Amino acid sequence: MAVTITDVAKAAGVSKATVSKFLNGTHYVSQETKERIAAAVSELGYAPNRVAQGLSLKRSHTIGLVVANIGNPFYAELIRGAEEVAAARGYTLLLASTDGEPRRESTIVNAMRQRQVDGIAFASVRLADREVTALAKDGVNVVLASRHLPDAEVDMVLVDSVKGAKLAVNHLLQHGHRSIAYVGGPLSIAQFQDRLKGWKGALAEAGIEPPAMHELSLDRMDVEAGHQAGLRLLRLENPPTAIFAATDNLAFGIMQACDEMNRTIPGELALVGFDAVPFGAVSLSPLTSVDGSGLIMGQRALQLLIDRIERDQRTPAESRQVRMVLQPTLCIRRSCGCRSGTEN
Amino acid sequence: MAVTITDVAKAAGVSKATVSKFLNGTHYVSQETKERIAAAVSELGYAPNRVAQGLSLKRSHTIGLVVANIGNPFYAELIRGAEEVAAARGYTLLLASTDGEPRRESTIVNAMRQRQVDGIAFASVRLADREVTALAKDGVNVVLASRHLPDAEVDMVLVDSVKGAKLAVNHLLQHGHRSIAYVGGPLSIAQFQDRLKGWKGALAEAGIEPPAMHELSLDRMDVEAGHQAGLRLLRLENPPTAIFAATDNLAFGIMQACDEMNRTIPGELALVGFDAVPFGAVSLSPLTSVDGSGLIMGQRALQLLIDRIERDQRTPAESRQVRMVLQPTLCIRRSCGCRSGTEN
DNA sequence: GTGAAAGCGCTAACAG
DNA sequence: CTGTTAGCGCTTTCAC
Repeated sequence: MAVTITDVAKAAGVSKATVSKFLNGTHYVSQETKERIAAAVSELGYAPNRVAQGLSLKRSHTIGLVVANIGNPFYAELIRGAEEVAAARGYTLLLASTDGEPRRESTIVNAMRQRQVDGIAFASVRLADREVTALAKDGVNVVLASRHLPDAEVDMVLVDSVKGAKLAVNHLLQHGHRSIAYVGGPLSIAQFQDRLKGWKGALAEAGIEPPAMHELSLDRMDVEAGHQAGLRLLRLENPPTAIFAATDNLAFGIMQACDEMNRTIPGELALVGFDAVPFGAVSLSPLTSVDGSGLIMGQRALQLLIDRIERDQRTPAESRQVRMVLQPTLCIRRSCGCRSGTEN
Repeated sequence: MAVTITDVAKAAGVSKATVSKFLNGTHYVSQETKERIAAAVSELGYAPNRVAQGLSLKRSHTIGLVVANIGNPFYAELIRGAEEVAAARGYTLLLASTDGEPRRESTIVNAMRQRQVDGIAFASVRLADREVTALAKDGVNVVLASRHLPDAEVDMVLVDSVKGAKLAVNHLLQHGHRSIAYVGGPLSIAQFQDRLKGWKGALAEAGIEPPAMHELSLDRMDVEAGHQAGLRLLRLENPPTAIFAATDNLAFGIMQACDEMNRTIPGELALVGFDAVPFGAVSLSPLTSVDGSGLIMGQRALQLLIDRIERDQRTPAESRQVRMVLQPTLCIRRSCGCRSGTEN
């Protein structure tokens, strides 16, 4: 079939070992044989079989990336960032999506381990902190991207959710709103606890105590969930004048609800999201959003992971895990009530 | 490290060969040893090393998926569909994006072949028909998803672009528009040739000959490209009253342009896209679009590919390539001028 | 029915 | 500097 190292060795009149040494620059090889091998390689169009290499090296140059749902633009951005640095550093991505199901998650992890990935980046984890820690202790290089597992002893890169939420709510406060609702995802996810906390905190600082009906923690985070939540809120006797959505996807659903009920944004309802996915710029009402920079998280996460992988190659030392937290910024468009709508 | 087949063999007091036979059901094994092995397996938590397996079987249970840009929601949908069936059938996806650069594309193909993928699904090809055919002849299982290479001898699944474009334009015609512009991607991509042809054809059938300035084939297909094209069209002395965008992403850019120039959609400009990405439902003006069903293409493409992979296992016969073409439908929302805006 | 041995393609000591 | 040998974990003849 494909040309193997043996073919090259034969063609160059040397042993496989020498070819390998030359290819990997792991030992000195005489100038002359170097040339002969190089010639043979290009003549035959040889490319090493990564699988065989992996078997012997226990290194696959492959990284597993697990996300909740590829259809969510936030994850799309994150994947984009991850793919970018993976490619740049010679790795390729094994992609899998969990649809938020914990069960699929462990299946995926197993599949990936069987394939000897060099590491796994989780952009979605429902696993418990301890399970993730166990994975790491078991020799799997792990990084968490945009998921906060407070007690997991692994690298993670995340955005300061509390601060981000406050940014959003304070902005709304400045617009004069006093009745600001919260719509977020499952509280089992630390991110959402934080965003909820940020919302509550900012309101408290303004001396506002929101009614219970204005706090919605949904168990899904897709557009439809946001849609339903929006309807619910708008149909309240005293509907909020503004909403902070803990996720752009949720915000899009809320827009849909407004549209359906003929409420204008930001006129009759101001809205701020979280994530600043590119699409927000062309959404029903250009969405003001906390920039959670999925792209950057994807990039950073993979850098961290690859660094760790390659470091471990040299010294299998237990290095301290790093926790990188990005500072959120507000990406102001129109849904909050700001005039300009400066794009992006 | 991890537990290997040798460990299991030892624990069960049999040889590796027997364990393998049992695991793969490839030979009869006595009931008794079966049980002993099964016990050992679950006791030790053994899972076969796919890499080793791959080396010996020349089968990786991995499929390469190459897309142009993960950020484009159309590809996101396609990936989603692909991932779904891959997972269901026990394969995992190696994802790579080309950013539309032909060079990256061959790099990627090489990387994937080195990793012994069982097949490659292209959702983006800039490779020439003959190169793709060569790949296939060289033993790589290939499928084209949503990309039409008329002369490539490989499986492909695509949507009827000519018909889709006509659907769009005819709808606009029915709304009374006579001045309908076209905005599409590079003509080097067969899809766009077809969509252009459909546009022209539908107009011709209505006895309309569009001015040259109303036909724009851009060399990129991102939102920004659409934005620029939109501005150009709107600033014309005699701007069109409607636009058919060959891609939703382009349509979103056009919306942005309208927004900027204070033109209402569909009031002052009607718009129909192509792809019907989910996001269109919550875009600036809910987008009427030809349903190109990226999700389904992703699914079908992977089914085709996996079928071929598994068929080839049995009979390495040269089976005829299949060309699956999906029928487009019109997903009517509001940007075309229809009242209702029936969602989805 | 079960095991011994060879091989998939590559790397890694260890000798020369 | 280069070749020999063994081995990564699994499958697969081919005997027993």
